Amino acid sequence: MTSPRPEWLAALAHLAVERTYDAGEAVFRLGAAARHVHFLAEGRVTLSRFGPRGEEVAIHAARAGEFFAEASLHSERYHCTAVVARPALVASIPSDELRALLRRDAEFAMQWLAIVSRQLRQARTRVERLCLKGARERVRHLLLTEGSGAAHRYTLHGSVKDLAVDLGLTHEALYRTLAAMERENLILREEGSLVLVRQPGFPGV
Amino acid sequence: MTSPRPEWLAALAHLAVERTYDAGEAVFRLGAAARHVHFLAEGRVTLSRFGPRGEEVAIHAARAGEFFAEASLHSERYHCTAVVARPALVASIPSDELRALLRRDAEFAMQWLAIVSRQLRQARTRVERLCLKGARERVRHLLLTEGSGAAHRYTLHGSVKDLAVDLGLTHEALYRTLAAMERENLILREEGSLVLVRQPGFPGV
DNA sequence: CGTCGCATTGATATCGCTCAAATCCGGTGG
DNA sequence: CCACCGGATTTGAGCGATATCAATGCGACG
Repeated sequence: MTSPRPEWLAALAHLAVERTYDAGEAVFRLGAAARHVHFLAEGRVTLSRFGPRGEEVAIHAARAGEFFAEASLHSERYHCTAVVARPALVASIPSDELRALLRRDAEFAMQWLAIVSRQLRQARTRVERLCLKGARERVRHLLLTEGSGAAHRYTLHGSVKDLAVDLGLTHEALYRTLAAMERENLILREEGSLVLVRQPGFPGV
Repeated sequence: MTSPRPEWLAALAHLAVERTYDAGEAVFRLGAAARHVHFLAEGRVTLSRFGPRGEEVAIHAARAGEFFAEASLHSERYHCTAVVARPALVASIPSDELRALLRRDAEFAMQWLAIVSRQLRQARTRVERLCLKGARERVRHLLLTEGSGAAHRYTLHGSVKDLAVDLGLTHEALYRTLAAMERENLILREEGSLVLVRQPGFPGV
């Protein structure tokens, strides 16, 4: 998802500077001047902020094929820190050149707007999920909203631990919840994906 | 915040249809054809979705002067339900006309993009907040991120109950937390606003 | 003056967090 | 080939924070 159409990725390609990053490296840090918007070609990057005592809080996990820090197009400084979780190939586009392109090319601007809008919807869906109280409800919500097809199959991107962070749970709680839900025949776990078992009286979304 | 510049609000005015809504009325419902983007001139509107048993989950509370359902510009149907919390005056702009305007006017498109980007950042900040475990941490985070000025003063928009929903807490838990934090001299409550008391050893953000 | 909703506080139960430990797995080096 | 290692996975036990249920005061509004 969010895989950009090639025709206008090409429009950006000659503006971008590519670079590889090792795991643990920072692409940018909170407070730094936001001079680039980034595209993650390969690997994994997590956007996070840090609490007063240094607790890391993940606010977004960029996947290969996604832009990240798009919101920084309109702000002076980065509002979070981007750390590479798995060795990554990142294409960085200078903000001012991207701004110029957006102003010049209305069609491109519409597509860029579509990307940001989708991210907004995803973020709001995640807010909705985090407002649910129980771990089971969050898992159900995840499958209903992110699962593909009528069977609501959700393919794991990374480890279960990563998913736990995404759901705002500890990995222990998630493991237990998944085990319990499978025991009660609410979900199925198979080869890196979760499937929602259709419940009688629960119409799909 | 998010108050649109008059010059281009005017550009939208002649496209919009204004209407008043009573509390409890729905501006649109999940699944309906997304033919309009909305601007809340007065009142309060909450965007929410419903769990399998009808539990309402608030995903956004639009304030006067904000657009809502901007993300629906790029989707066929609404992804949530907008219910009026307080009597509201809503200006609805036909999606296709707005799309045409975005395509025609690059400057307007940039400003629209800025609005959506800001909403994205706000949503991500809220995700970050909801990932914090304790109620106190969430309150602290709220004041640090949404509070204005060096004193981090946060002005309540509506009742404390509303704030509790925003923080993903029950109102009882929030009342208790606020009382405890005030008792411990961590915050001050004064006339509809919360102020963070600067703690030694806690550098501001 | 009664009613309704917000604000507030108390008592109890539950769920997830924390600490702890065992197993499994892929990779690495001898 | 095998021993070892680190990280993911899984399960256990106990505690604490928040949800839940309940009750009261208070102010607005008809």
